[in-house]
Amino acid sequence: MGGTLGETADSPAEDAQGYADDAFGTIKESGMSHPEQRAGRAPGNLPVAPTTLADVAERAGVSRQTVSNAVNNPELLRPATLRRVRQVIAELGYSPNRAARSLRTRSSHLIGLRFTPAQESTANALMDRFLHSLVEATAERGYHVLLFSDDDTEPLSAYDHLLRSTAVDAFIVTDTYLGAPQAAWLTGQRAPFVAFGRPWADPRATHAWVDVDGAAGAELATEHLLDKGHERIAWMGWRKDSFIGEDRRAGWLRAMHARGLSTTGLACRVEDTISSGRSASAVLLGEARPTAFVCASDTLAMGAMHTLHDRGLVAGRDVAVVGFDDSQVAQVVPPGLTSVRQPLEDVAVEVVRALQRLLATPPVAQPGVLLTPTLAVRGSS
Amino acid sequence: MGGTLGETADSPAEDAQGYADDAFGTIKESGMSHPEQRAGRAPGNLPVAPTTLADVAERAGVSRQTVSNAVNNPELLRPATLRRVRQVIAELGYSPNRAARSLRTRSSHLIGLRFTPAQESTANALMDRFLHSLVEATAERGYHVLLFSDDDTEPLSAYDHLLRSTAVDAFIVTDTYLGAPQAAWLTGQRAPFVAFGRPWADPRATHAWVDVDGAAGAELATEHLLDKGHERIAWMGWRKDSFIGEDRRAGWLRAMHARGLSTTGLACRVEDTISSGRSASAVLLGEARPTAFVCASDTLAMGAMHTLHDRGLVAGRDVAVVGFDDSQVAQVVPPGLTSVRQPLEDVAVEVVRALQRLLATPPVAQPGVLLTPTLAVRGSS
DNA sequence: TTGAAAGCGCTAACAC
DNA sequence: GTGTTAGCGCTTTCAA
Repeated sequence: MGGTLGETADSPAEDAQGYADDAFGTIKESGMSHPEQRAGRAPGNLPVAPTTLADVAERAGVSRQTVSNAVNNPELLRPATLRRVRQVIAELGYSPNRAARSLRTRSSHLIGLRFTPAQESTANALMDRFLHSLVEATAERGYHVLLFSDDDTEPLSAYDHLLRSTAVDAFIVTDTYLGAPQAAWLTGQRAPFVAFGRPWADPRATHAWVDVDGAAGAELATEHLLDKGHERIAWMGWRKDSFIGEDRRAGWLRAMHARGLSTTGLACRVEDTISSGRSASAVLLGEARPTAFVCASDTLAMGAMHTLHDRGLVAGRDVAVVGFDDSQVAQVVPPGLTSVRQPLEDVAVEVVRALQRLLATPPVAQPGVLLTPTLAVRGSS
Repeated sequence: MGGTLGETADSPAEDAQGYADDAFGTIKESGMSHPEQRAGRAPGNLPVAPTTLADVAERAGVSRQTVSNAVNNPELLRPATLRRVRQVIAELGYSPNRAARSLRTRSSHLIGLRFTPAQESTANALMDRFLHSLVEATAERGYHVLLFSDDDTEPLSAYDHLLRSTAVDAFIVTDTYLGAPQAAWLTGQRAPFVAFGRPWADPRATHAWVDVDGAAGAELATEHLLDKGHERIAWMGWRKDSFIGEDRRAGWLRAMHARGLSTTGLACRVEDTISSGRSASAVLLGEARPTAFVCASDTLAMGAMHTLHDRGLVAGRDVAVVGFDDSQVAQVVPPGLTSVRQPLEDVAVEVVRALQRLLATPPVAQPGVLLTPTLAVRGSS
């Protein structure tokens, strides 16, 4: 903070006054009209009330309309006028009031995203990476991300409120697992949204979506191990009712069968927890004697790492392990966990692109987008 | 999605029409006034235009103001009227338009947070947990979290825009490291904000803040090891210019000195990366021969885990390791990394509480809040 | 090209 | 208690 704070610091009470209703009222009523003041500069050189369109118009000697046009339709202005107006906008630090603009245009430029935390004791932290990319991608188009959580028991009520109060222009939905009602409900409400995840349960769904090819990822992982000389490669996946899990599993199968290798007894389906992965890998190791594991998640892969640790085995040397999601855990655990990496940055970009098309007038119909993951190779293979 | 999607699904193009300007224009111009229609129900039973205050007023046979009061000052209404209005609000699914309300009240009920992603190849994912708690805590008070990132080169311009466009009521600042300009700048702008992190660099700063007592955390970790019988406990921390790092280090020193133990040669200060932690721990192990490590972060602790792995040593059995932050990595790495856990849920609650006081009229001055972390004990100690 | 008028949906202030 | 009036700051007609 370089010591500059002391000079301008005040009590918190005073800090906030500038934005309290009282302060605004006082300013308006005292009928100040001097440009320097009206532009929101108090004697102390601190902004008091944000600059408005009218301030800019007055100072530039044009009508409010012209200022609005300078911002939204600059091509309508004569170059000289545009330059002058822009000059004043810069001088005054004018930025259009979002509430007023939203009210008028019926568009908040806000995108709603239900934010659920990563499970504790799990290796999943996709959201973090995705969210950041999303924030960046939306910012480029002048949108912001609004986070919300479930209000209460009713899982859709938060969406409903946001929609009814026109707080957001659209949603991004990340729950596309079996039985998740969001996509269907939003479709029914005719609310614009883009899903991260295919509409597994209803192939007839026509909403916009972006997803990562899990089968291709697992195939990539399996081929990597095959190329390393492994033949007995086990699969640790999720329960059968998980579409995503079955999709990834199909990739493993495909790669194995392509080399004419048997997969009998080499697969298991368990819950996505460390302990499930730990016990399942122990069982597999005892029975099918695989030399490598491909897992549906880093969490399961870490379960396998636990088993190796228990037995004094070393990942990568004695048994190879490959995970899925390239979590931070995969990146920092010794000796490094090879893992399938989802291109979340690209997903975010595609999601925003889809959003853009959806919110265009008229909206543009669009197919789903399927992206291909990569493999981050580390010490465990 | 339970098969309900097909019945109501339409092309994306039509989905979004309901919220496009064109559609709205058409509706208004056709002068519909029948309550069922005006309330936003198209024949297909799908909302078309959100219900407004006027719709509710008309249907309830009261003035718009009365409806507004029913929502914001229910105690002003006669019970019978209130009941009737509320009934209609429920029937019509009315939710006040946020843009209109913001424009009028000069309050968006949005809290801005600059969202930076966790570093790759680092064990830090505090943000994820904190953010979720924050979303929940703000929701309880009717606020939402708006995420943004740096526009470009100028680190403050994003704050500036949001402020000038009155897009947010306040900010939450998480960068309080040495030289971070946010807090000082916001104070200068008289913008309401609460910091997660003490104003280390300027003790005279009077803004609201919430922080976790890092020294107490390190002390807790060190005492835990001392209780286990360790005496040669090494410290791996950050560079000296990190206030947070020095604070945590002080906790280690305090605990060691309290037992009359020497700390000479037992500490190092390095960058917060796996490889730094790895090499530093290797050096310490060779020279000072510690039996345990207390680290300023899980990242450094994982560096130590790498060193143990390299030497065929087992964490917890041969050498104890304790990290800081209780990241997912600490939770899933075998055999489990003991780590200091920050009470982020409580931090979020306190931050929102501070925000509330800040945005009250008049704002309430408040001191900083310092919370105490806990220790999550696992296999590594 | 620029300007004037209207109104988005809501709430503060004041009348009744 | 309830209704009336006005206006938050902006953009969208439409006229000049």
